[in-house]
Amino acid sequence: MPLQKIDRRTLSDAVFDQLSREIVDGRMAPGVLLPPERELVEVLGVNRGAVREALKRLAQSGLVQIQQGGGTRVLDYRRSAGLDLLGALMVRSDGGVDVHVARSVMEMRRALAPDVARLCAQRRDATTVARLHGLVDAMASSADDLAQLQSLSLEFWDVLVHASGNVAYQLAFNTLRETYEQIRGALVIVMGDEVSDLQGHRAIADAVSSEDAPAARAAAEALVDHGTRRVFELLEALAREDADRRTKPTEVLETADAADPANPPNTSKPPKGGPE
Amino acid sequence: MPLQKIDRRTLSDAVFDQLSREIVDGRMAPGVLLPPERELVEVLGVNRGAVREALKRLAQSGLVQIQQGGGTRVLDYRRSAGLDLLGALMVRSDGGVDVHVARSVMEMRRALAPDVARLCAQRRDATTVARLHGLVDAMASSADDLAQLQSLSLEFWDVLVHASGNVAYQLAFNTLRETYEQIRGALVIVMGDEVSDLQGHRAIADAVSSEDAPAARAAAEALVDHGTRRVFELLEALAREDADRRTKPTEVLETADAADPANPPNTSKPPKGGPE
DNA sequence: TGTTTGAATTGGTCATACCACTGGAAGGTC
DNA sequence: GACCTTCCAGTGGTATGACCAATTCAAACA
Repeated sequence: MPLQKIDRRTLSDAVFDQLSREIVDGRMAPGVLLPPERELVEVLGVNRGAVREALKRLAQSGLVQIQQGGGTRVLDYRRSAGLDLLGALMVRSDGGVDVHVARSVMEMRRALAPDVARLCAQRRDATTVARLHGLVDAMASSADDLAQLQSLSLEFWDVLVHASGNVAYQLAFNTLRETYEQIRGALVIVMGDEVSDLQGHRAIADAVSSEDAPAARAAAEALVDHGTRRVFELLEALAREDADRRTKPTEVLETADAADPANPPNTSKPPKGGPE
Repeated sequence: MPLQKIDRRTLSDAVFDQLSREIVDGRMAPGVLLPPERELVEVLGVNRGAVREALKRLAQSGLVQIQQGGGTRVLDYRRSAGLDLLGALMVRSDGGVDVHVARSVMEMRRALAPDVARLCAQRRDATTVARLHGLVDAMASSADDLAQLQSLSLEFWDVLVHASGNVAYQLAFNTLRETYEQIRGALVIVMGDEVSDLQGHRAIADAVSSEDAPAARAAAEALVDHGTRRVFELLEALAREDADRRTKPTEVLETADAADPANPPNTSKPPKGGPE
């Protein structure tokens, strides 16, 4: 048994996670004052520096508002938080997936993907075309391996997004990918049809290659719409299930770590060191 | 002369701003190590706590990766940062507007707006319809006042987004609005046609009212596309100008504070206390 | 040549003290 | 009583010094 790597979080990270969860779950309603820093120090059993680092991050996330002398007040994250909070909202405190958030992410993906492909076709360059075709070829030779296809498809979109020349799309893609990664293990089956749709991917690559923006847009719309509908069906089934037995949380969908402990060697990029 | 309000930033905010600007502007390339905390303390002349709070925020933004014992390394923000960074990218170090970023934001707005209206029409409720029509009426009675129309149009979209039931759209809207606010003064003229397009707004409200999702989508597309094209024209002109005289920065577009010092009493919401 | 070891470096944690701002209570003024 | 001023307890902001823990890499070693 390969000894699992110890997950070392800093204290301020732990404080941040705990407080943000309290706020996001609504146990600390918007408008109320957080306990003073010195009280949090006592309750949590950590030093004030760790508390302050966490509070600063909460303020940056739009979850609280800090005012010297006035205390730290909880905000309504729906009106003050940015897209980066999505990852925290996706996973519920019980470890399950928030179907409402998941559906929102899929809707956003469907709205953006066609425009990403369109812009990429407009502003494409030689290396991008080569990389896209290379990825499609790689997908062709790794059929059956859904996890591998999922990674390749993700990389396919990564190339598209970064060749679109739209920095907002690039950043939003990073956020969405981070959110998506949390449940990729659970989605690998549902998204199977989309990630193994070789023709769909090739159609986009070809359209980009021939600088045909409308065709790229249409191809992307078709590809993404397919998987989106499948996920919608699953989510609706889960929502019904959830409504039936209110007592127990959703069990079908689990966090990536739980559902897919053996992390496949997919991300060829350096250790994702973003929001730690 | 009305004494200007003193802008009181905390030290860690100042450190964060300075370091993030260094990274975003490329003066600290991805992969290089930041100076050690104790060295930053000396160079910047602040205490270590302030430096650490700033570094933690940089890590949360996806600009750096902190490793105990290993130092703090600069990341490629295009691949690791989330959408929340957009606000920092919009304003250049010389105070001007980054036309590339501005164009990206407008493209994203155009891609999302139709789907927001569509979903809102699908999931609308009585109060939303009433508020939308109320806002359209308010716009009708405050014609000529562009700044007022701009605020009302922004609120119009705020209602649409929060009635769409899509939490990703809500958060993305918060991010985009924050980015947009930085240059709203500069855009009030260019967006004039769109924000005073009463029929366009009313068409969306009516479509939402009658639960006609396709119509809402089409109406939103028409409304947003108009203003988007106008901004594109302006941005392209600015880009050409910029290319001509490389020596001097863009002067036409200025930060909101500079171009519109008298902040109109528009935002009826509580003090925006997000990222402070 | 490859391995081990250990000291220097760097981030993480802790405790304490004091400064700066806010909000409300106490007291005074009309 | 209503309004205003003053003052202080509470809260966040800043500063300092010390020590712990992980990493790195060069020196010592097999």
